[in-house]
Amino acid sequence: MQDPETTLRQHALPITAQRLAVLRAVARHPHATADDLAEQVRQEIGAISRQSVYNVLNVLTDKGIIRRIQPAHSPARYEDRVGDNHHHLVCRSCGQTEDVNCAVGAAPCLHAHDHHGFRIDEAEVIYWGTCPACQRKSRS
Amino acid sequence: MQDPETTLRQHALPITAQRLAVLRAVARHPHATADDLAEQVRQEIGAISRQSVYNVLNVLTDKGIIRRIQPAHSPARYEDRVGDNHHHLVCRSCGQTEDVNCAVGAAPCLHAHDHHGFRIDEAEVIYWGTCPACQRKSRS
DNA sequence: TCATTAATTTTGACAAAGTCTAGAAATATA
DNA sequence: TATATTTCTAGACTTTGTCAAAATTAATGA
Repeated sequence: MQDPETTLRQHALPITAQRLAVLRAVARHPHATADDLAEQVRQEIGAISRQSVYNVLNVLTDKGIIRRIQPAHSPARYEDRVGDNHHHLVCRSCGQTEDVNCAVGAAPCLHAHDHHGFRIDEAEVIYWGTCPACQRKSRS
Repeated sequence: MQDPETTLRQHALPITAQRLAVLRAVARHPHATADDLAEQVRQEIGAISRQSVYNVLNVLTDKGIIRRIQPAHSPARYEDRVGDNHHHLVCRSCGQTEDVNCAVGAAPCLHAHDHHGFRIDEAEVIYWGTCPACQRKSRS
């Protein structure tokens, strides 16, 4: 990902300390929640309101600068890896999230035959399982 | 799906009017939300508390009698089609939900190579798009 | 550089979806 | 039918997120 300031300029978004800090936090912590990011931003610039974190995340998501994922039993998570059709692997017990490249080639996903007359624009795949650390814990 | 009473007995669950009514409501209305189901149950047996609806849905889900799906931007939805590896097609604008048989054969889903040491137990796929009715609305 | 305009940030109330708890009621068992 | 167990109810509470108005900050042009 390029310089946060350049990114904002390219999308004609006014540059603010809050936006820069949120962008940097997302880049440093992929799959973090809004709360996690607020914490990170506070460490960097001292303070930010809860609402501003949501404002910024929503704008960035709308512009396609970052991507929001919303697995069940978890608040929304954000990542700056966009534009590629990758999926996620989520641990059922601790929520740890990993990227997974599309297993079946390019877009086998979207390839989902035009069922029921729907116009399909995305295939979201989440692999659910148990991460190594939680596997060890459950065995002991 | 078989007789609700038999189902409960097989799982050693005490038989109550609330459970029977919720089971029947799920069978009649696949992909309904807890609120939708509460409404249905009230029409059938007169009254049920919000908490009881959640209690029953949680027990039935834990026992594997019904399945919970939780698409983004929607409360949880329930269906009694369990045990087969089918997926869902969700309309972004109205939330209409349809079943989709696994496109890529049997379990190409689960087939997701054991990434990152996770023990994967489910591949959840949601196809996002626009349903026929909403396509018509957006064109007008 | 400074004033003006437009956009963002903050604050605090609000909303939706669920969970927790304790007491009341119903179910299963003998 | 009595009793022990489980479920149901009611209401408070939590989490995640949104709405709206006022205060602040950034961008623009002279």
